[in-house]
Amino acid sequence: MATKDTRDIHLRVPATCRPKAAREREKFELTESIEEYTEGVYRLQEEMEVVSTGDIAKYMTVAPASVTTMLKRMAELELVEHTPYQGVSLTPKGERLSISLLRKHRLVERLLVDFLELPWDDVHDLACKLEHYLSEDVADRIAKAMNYPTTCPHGNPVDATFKDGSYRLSDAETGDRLIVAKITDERMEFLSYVMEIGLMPQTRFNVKSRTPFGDVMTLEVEGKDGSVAIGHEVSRCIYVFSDRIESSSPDLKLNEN
Amino acid sequence: MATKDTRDIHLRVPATCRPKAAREREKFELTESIEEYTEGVYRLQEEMEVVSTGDIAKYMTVAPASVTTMLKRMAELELVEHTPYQGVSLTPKGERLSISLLRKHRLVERLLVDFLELPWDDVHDLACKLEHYLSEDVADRIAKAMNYPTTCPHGNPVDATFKDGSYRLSDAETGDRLIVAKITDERMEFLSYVMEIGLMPQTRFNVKSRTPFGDVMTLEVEGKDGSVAIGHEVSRCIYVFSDRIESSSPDLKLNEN
DNA sequence: AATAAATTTTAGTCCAAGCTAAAATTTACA
DNA sequence: TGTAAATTTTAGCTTGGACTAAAATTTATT
Repeated sequence: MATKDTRDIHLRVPATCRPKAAREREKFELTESIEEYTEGVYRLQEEMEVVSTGDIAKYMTVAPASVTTMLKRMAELELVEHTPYQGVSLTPKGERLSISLLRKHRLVERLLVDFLELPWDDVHDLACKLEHYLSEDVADRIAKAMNYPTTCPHGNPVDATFKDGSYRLSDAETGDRLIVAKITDERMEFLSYVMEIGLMPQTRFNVKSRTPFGDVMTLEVEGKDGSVAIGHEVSRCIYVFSDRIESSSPDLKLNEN
Repeated sequence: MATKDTRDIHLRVPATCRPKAAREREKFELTESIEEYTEGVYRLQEEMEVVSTGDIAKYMTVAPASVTTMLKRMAELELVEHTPYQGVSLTPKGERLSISLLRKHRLVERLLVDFLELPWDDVHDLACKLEHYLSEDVADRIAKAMNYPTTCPHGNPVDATFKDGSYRLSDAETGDRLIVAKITDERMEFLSYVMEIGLMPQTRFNVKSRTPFGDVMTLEVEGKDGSVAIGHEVSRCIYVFSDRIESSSPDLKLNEN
């Protein structure tokens, strides 16, 4: 009730919260968008040797022309090397940035799923946003608080450079006994489907059959009755380990390269 | 090694992560900026009866012209009522939005400080960013995980409409025994200073003296040797409760209105 | 090798949200 | 009350980052 008449305002928004005019942004500052593209190129490079403008456009669901514009800016920031009409590849700086972002992304996902108990198939989008606002320090604290997890809830390594020795389910054969390692397509629709058929990380299953053409696999999943048939689109995005253990001791895990 | 030749990409970025052209944004979608302004108006309304363009400009550290432009958009979205040259006030919708944002902000701060152990004076900026990306559901989960806190680490109520009965330290008198309720200026520089002089929420102290003009207060803070002098700018942003308890039982707390 | 198809880039548009400078309005004071 | 000062608004500019349409280049096919 008392002092409500403060004509001179002392309340201020801190610099970080303050909207910033594009003009006064520093040359080297990265936007959320630039970070998202960089990370995208990294993910694509994991899938294919040479990444093209069109690949990025499809991946990001934007027009190819938008990608070209963006690539120019990214090249200026030394995040990518871009040879017009030929393709693009991350510079070491771009790689470092991607690795850092993927780490933040996956750590946040762990926090969201394990601590806040958000649904397994519904944290990716949020993590996609949050990753851009977390400092290394905050990431470190999350890592510590979550007891230094090595993967995200979908099985992808916190340290993107770590090779876990898993391979695509689509490369498996009839009769193989397998364990789910990770799911690389993290869109909610996809994850919901994967969850429905029971193929979460650590799940054991075996390949009952496989059609030589058309690429449909039939699987028997541990703890599920009957079997499921999945297409190539799906089996490509599920990575597996061979389950060499003779069905008894479930702890031993061998990393084959 | 094997299948790295996927010309046709199935990998896709989910809709939320996807950069969105301004054109295709829905009419009612709110940007981070609009949310930040709305929350700002709410905070200013708590400080003063009538909020002017200039007040907002000072608060947000932007040019007055930018505020005018923004107010127009906000009025269109029915977040504020704006009478040109006269001032602005939040609509019920704008108020609801602010309350929701403040809740998210303060819950996140609790998570950052209590769970991730980030420094007390260095979480506001991050919370300012994150609050815009959290759904009500996520906010609820944070609340649950943190055991339903009623205030942020700086003492501000999670439920912004809650009146805790505290008043400005600047309205206190010589000889008053007080308890810190909350600090309303959450900029890091300010909080660092407040922390240095030991005035965190729950801290007991008393007012040793006060100059009638110039408004300098001298305080004796519990657990600190000597005394500190603080100016009006500072005492205005620190809210206190009277400490009526006779220095023994520290649990009882009375909410006076 | 020549031409058609596909891909990529360039050119130019749009919107959000800053900015400055000038015009309009309100407030303050002589 | 009339003019100067302060405040607010309008007008017009800038940048980021989408878009489309047209031009340039590369790849594929006859």
